[in-house]
Amino acid sequence: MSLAHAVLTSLLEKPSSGYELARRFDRSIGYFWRATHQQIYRELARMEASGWLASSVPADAGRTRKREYCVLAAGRRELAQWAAQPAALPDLRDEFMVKLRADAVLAEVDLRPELQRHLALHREKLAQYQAIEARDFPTGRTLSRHAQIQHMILKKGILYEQGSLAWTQDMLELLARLAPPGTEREHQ
Amino acid sequence: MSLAHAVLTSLLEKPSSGYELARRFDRSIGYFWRATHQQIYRELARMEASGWLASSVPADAGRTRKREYCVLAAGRRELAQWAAQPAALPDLRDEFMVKLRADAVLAEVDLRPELQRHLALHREKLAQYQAIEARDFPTGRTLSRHAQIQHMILKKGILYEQGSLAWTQDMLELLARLAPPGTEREHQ
DNA sequence: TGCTCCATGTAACACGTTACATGATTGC
DNA sequence: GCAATCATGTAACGTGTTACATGGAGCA
Repeated sequence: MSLAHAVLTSLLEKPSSGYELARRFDRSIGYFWRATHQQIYRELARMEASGWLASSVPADAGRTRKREYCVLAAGRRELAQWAAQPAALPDLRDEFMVKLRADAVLAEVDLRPELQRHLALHREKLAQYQAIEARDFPTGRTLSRHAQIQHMILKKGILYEQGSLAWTQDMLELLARLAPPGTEREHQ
Repeated sequence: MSLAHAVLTSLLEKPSSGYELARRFDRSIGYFWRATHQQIYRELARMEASGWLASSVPADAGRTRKREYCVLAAGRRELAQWAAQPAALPDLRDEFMVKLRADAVLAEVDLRPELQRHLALHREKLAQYQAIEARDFPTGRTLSRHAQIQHMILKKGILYEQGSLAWTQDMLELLARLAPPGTEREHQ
């Protein structure tokens, strides 16, 4: 149950509304744990029922339904307890690898356009990550413990994108060698 | 719905029983798409109902309930159609990154033993992948189109493990600097 | 007035996980 | 005879996805 704990972490950094959380998930934590707003609202309700969170109507709520969540001591204990448990290595569920394998047996789909698209997406993501790195973790300055750890998390993302980029280029070259332009053989 | 298509691919390579499929998933395709036997049986039943597969009692069934599945033309069409659709980039759902981030705010858990454990696991996986590489994709020999694509899929796994290994070592070094032995501060 | 964004939710469904159950075959 | 492995399944539950619904606030 990682989502709950990701939310706890995010709320410890800054008490927020569900909506704000959902948007923050699209950045920081979202690189490694994505969640829709529906998931987050469901989780917040559960966690409040478990006594991990308290909610209040914030000053800027006006007449809206906005609620702000704050981590209670029990939530903090739960998070520490969970963080100390061993974690399984993540499995790489990559849909495209399944498609590649399908193409390996079928030999009737041209996956090069898709690889080109992925190349662009990886480049974009990498540029985004590196922009965040330059902005939040400047070289030469001494960073806090918190910042140094966050930096390493970002670096993991950067490393993955760099690897994916290189691999995608190699894969494109291989497909170009296997089916050079003009040798198209749709439907075998 | 990738599982169904992963199963189709695997069955095209070799008609099999659900049990055999489940075990093959722990190797080849399993690097990028893991599935339990329950998932596979459920999927096989659905796919047979959809007319994508035909099942028969194999010669070596004896008195057992063993059934062998074979892809029908409709299944093959479905797979080709699906493979041609654009695929979203996978999201890296890495539970340990959430734990790291939790530790960044809490500063009361020592994640070094867990990192050491991950280090060993990554090394083990990498060694496994490289053993498969040496066995199935010998250098110097000309490989078939099918084999070359399969090799690239394996290489993606190898690349990921190498990156993870390097990152885990860096992370360990950082934590050693932040909390050198003897400076333990459990519960802040 | 109508558009976009903020903000929260319900409902249904797809997918994945865990626990449990059953029975045949193989090898000691 | 017993254990391990082969082989298939049911049931319950947890998590993730998609579609839809509601209403306030700010702005042109």
